[in-house]
Amino acid sequence: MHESLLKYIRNHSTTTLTEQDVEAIKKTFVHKHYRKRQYLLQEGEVSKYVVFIIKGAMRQYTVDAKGIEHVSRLSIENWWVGDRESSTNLTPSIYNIDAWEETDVLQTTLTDFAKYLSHIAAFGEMFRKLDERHAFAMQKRLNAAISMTAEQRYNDLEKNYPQFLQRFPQHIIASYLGITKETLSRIRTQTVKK
Amino acid sequence: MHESLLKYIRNHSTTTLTEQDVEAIKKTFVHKHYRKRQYLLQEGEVSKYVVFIIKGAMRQYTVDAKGIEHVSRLSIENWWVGDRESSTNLTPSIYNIDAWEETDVLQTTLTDFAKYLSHIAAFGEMFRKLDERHAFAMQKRLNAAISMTAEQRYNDLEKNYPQFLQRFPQHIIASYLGITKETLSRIRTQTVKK
DNA sequence: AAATTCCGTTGATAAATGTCAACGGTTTAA
DNA sequence: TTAAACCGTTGACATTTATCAACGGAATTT
Repeated sequence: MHESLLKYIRNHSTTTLTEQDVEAIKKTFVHKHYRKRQYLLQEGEVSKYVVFIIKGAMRQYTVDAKGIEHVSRLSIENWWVGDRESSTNLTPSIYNIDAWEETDVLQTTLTDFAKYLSHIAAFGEMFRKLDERHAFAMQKRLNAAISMTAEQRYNDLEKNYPQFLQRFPQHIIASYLGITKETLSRIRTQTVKK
Repeated sequence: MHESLLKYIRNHSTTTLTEQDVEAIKKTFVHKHYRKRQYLLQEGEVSKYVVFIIKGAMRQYTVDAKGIEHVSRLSIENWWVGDRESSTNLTPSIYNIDAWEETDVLQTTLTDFAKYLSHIAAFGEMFRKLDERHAFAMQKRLNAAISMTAEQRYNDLEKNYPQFLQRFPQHIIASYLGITKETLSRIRTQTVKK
């Protein structure tokens, strides 16, 4: 059950996990199943868990004044989910996170998470790197959103995260790109013709 | 000369700076002046310095295939500048950073910076927090870019970073918002009328 | 002091994207 | 197994934003 998580940690740090580390992680990260459309987090709640996806797919989104959903993040196997800002500052989240497919995760509470972050060397190292990479990725996505056309952004996504296109329906992808499903549909059919 | 930096560090960490810390910082962060339009970093270079602005204003931008500049970040007094991704991975930067005004900074090399990050407690703590906050800010800006109209984004900027509007001309602000200077001009004149 | 560049604005028009409505084909749920 | 909801596509049209060109005033350089 914990194999994919352990493998992931080993892949993302230089420090070796001790046997105690492994035991501690197994005890603390508990398996949980989320049904399709089940919430992991709802707007207004504080994000209290740190969650690693073993199998499945989830999406993070906001709902605007008109009731329109804006997808801000998509996550599949071997990704972490949760609102780090809410967790860090213990403030209500502005996001909703729910399962798009039947999803299996390993999750732990914030308090246990904090313990590991300082006690297990590999853990701290890993999360610092992930945070860093996440910040870089955000910067890139922001540049894309500001300087590229919808079509260029779609091509970028196709190139960099082809998995997403297979796992999520087009209207979700469109929202993630910041365009309507109709516009995405037109971009796709025109691209095919070329 | 180093007062604003020391004050900044004290404000952004819980750990107290020892006298040795202060001495070390003073020795390592050297003063440098950048003239208007002088580059701090050019596309293709590796970002080799960690820079704190004492007085002045800088901008970070990319240049696209058509030669159009896209401003990705604006920085004034008491902000850090530099491309963290390039510094961290030692890869060529895709950004240009230059001084918009006559600018005074305190800067240190990457190697000295790395030393401080591990040796001075307050320093490590501070940068972890800054990185975190930066990631959160990016996430927000990204959401804004994807889900809001140009006018809403401008109003947001006006509310959250009014300093920018006074320090940078409109065509820079427009680029930062991902719109043309003409569109920004129209947004502004229409808003005034309301 | 004159010349030049920079800056913000405006108008006319084009291009990109959104909105609304309708349709058939799936998939999902009763 | 029937009804309902979901999904992608398409058409007509509206809205937003970009593009190109021109202008006058301010700031900067010569």
